[in-house]
Amino acid sequence: MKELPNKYDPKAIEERIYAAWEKEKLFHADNASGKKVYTIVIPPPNVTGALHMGHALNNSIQDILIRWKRMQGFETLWVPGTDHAGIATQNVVEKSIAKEGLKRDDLGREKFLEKVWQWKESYGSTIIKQLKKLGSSCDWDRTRFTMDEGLSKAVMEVFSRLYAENLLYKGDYIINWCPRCGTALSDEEAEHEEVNGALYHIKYQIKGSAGFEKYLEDYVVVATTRPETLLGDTAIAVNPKDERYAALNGKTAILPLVGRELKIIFDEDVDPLFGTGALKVTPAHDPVDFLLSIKHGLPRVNVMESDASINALGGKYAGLDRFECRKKILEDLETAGLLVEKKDHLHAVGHCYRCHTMVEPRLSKQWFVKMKPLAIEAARVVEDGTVKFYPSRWTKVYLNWMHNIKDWCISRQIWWGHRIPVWYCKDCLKYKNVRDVSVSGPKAEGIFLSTGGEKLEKCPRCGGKDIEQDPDVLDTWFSSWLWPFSTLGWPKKTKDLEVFYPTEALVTAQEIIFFWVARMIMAGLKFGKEAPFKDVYIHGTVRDSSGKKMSKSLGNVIDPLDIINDVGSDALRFSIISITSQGQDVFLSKDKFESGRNFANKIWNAARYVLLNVDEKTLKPDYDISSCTLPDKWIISSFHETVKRVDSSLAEYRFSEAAGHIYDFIWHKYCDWYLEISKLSDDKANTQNILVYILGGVLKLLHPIMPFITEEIWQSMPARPDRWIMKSAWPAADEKAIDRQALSNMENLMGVITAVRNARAFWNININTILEVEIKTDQPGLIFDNRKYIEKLARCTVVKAEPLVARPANSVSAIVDKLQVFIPIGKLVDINEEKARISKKIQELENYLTGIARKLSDENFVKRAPADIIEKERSKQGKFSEQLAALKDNLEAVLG
RNA sequence: GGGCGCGUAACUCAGCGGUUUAGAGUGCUUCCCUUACAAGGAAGAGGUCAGAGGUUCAAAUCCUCUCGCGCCCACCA
Repeated sequence: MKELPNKYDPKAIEERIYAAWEKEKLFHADNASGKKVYTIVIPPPNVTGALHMGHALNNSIQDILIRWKRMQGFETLWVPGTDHAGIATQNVVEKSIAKEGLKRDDLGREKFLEKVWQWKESYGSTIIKQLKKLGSSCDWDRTRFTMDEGLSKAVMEVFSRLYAENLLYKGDYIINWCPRCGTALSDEEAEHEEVNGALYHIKYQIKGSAGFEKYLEDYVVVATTRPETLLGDTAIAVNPKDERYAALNGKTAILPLVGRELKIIFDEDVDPLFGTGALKVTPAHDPVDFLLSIKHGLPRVNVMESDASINALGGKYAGLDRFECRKKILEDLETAGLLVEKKDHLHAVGHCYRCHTMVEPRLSKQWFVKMKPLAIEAARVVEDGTVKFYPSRWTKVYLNWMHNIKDWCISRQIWWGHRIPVWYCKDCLKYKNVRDVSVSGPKAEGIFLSTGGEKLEKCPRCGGKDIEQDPDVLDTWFSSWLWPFSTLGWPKKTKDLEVFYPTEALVTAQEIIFFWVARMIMAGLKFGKEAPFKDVYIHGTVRDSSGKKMSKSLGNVIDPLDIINDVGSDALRFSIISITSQGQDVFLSKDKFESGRNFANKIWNAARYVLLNVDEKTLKPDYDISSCTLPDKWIISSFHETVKRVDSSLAEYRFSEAAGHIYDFIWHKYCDWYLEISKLSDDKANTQNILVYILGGVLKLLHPIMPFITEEIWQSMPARPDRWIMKSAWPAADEKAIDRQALSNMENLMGVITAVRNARAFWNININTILEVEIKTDQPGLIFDNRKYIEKLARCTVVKAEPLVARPANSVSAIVDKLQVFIPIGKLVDINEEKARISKKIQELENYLTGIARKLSDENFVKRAPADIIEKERSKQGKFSEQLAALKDNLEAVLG
């Protein structure tokens, strides 16, 4: 047993403790002993990232679950790792080489990738180190990275299988294109945001008309928000039921500024109520128009380069950026008198989730996963309860997405990532640019897979050497969706996979339900044979105090490392857990961490008191209930109640509730009452026993939330059966140890003490004056046996405790449950001095009551106000009348 | 256009599978440096639970509507 320092200093504790755990290999899981298993996998943070509050919350929760289960005797595995974050990482490295004046094309693919790997080696472990500071008890020996050999194998295997099953295809579709990143994005990667745009009404001439004299004979007006795309128009569409436009049947329009002839088509999908009811059809730059082009066999004219500048098909506008082009086209339309009007128009526009550039819907050849077949199963397991969401409201969000699933665009025009393992034989295909190849099934000729992702030399069909690999890489989520089983060795049939898959719980934020959770469930069912987890706990988003998402660009971040530096990791964890109830968003400000810091300090000091006074020679490993006092029984019962509550709160993922129970027990029961009472003990040995017993118990209860301080104190505990609290046995809630009678008796006792203290404070009686109290009670024995506590803690003597007590002269009274406490104070109070104050108080109450009475006798009010308000006024009246009566009664009694 | 969340004490929030007197932290008032802790202790003030209907013996809690605030999804160009 060693002494605890006077001052609680997290900095002196946390790093040292963590290092000790690591040294003892306490995080490692192998299940050599064949215990029950509890597995969770970390939502892999972005390898370029640094720890932010979202991570802190997310990992605190996971660590609580893991530590709790570990103490409950499970073999726990928490798999850590990072994902390669294709676009984000590539952006970071591009920025870094830009400082040397280089672009990625200057280096070439191989050299550039070398740079990225170098970057990853130097900075990629930042977040891992930070997670350790938080206290996360991951099995670091198993740290995984999505571009590791093993995980890459899994990606290739999955690609091959999907390809073989005809669940992959490559073709021309409208996708979300980020002109800045120069790549396609999935639908989920385009974040819709309201933008103040404009709706332009533009005249299109009817072929054969002389000018713009008569509407619909000479011209038609269309509405658009992106006038620059008119360069790619190939038709005009109106609704067949829209009688206004019936006359257009069979006519052709002329595209302004370009002169191309546009067929006028009729389609139900056109909304007659929007704009003019006539739609310009731009199949290469709009998803709706693209579908129209399929239905009506329209040509598709893609007028943009990959940076969203206008290409050669844009004629004289070629080379202009999309927004410059918009300006120029509007000018030209204006000049030509074709711009009818411009209306302000608020609409939702997609933005790149990595760089926030406005996304351009653009026709492009990309790889897709057919999602419907995967979604059917993934929806089923949630519908039948195999996989449960906490809180349950997310079920609906998830299912809604599953039921409206669209194919997943998985190819990205970047270099950092898993390169698509498809090779093209230029001889067989007679294609120069392999990007232009469409792939619709597994048996396409001249197209072949390298199933392990390895480099191929020649075409297996014709033996030709002019072969080329698909230049694109896969979406990062195409590797992340395999995470729960790829990290355990899949596709190899490993022992780990057998033992640890499927996992128990997934803890994550709502932002990635579609990106990650939904797709993991799909992949788990498809390749892992089972849903990858049973429970999905969705926690809230960490926001600043005004409700904005924390982000570097807004400058409103609270850095968890700063907080750890200020108050310690334990305080950070406790605070953030306390204020996060059931998946509700967290509005954070720095002062929120004070409660955690204060709590840690409180525990430290309480432990110091207990350990300072303990005599190791008389200490026993357990307590003897027969030698226990009422307060002993009370604290033991109360402790077991707390264990029960904490267990059920944790089982339901109610972390803040669990934290609250522990806080309340430690602070307001153990410290405020039991520690104070322990100072009055006659049986020091027994009291110390209980003190230490309860301290050990609460340290265990608290350990999942505050791992460092509990371990540090544990290491100072005498006679602890377990070397590490981290590996110790979780307290078992024992119903038999809960003595309800003791609980209620102690409540009464505390009530009496509070009543006496209250009277002393109210009547301004000096703290050194010993009050003489008489108690009317049915349980005189209870009071007399425990009078010591009342007398010491309330500074009084209990003169009488009997079933029938006449009210002593000059005494105030207080009711506690079924007993009544009389406190004669008349002689102690300078009544003349107090009289004015009490009279004022009485006056206040009387005024208030008169107010209520006036209100209640006011006919208007009684007629007008609803019954429950009147009822409330009445009950207020009753309550205050009672108070007034008691006060008057007491005053009178004191005056004698 | 659909879906979801929130509106409770001065502030930040719990409670919302109906039941004693609606809780916590912070702040505020009074007293106390009592040898674990002033980052503390004791006592206290403070609430038409957004508004309106309804169900019920009983509603902050369940249902409907209204008003504010926030988020997510969606091809109205």
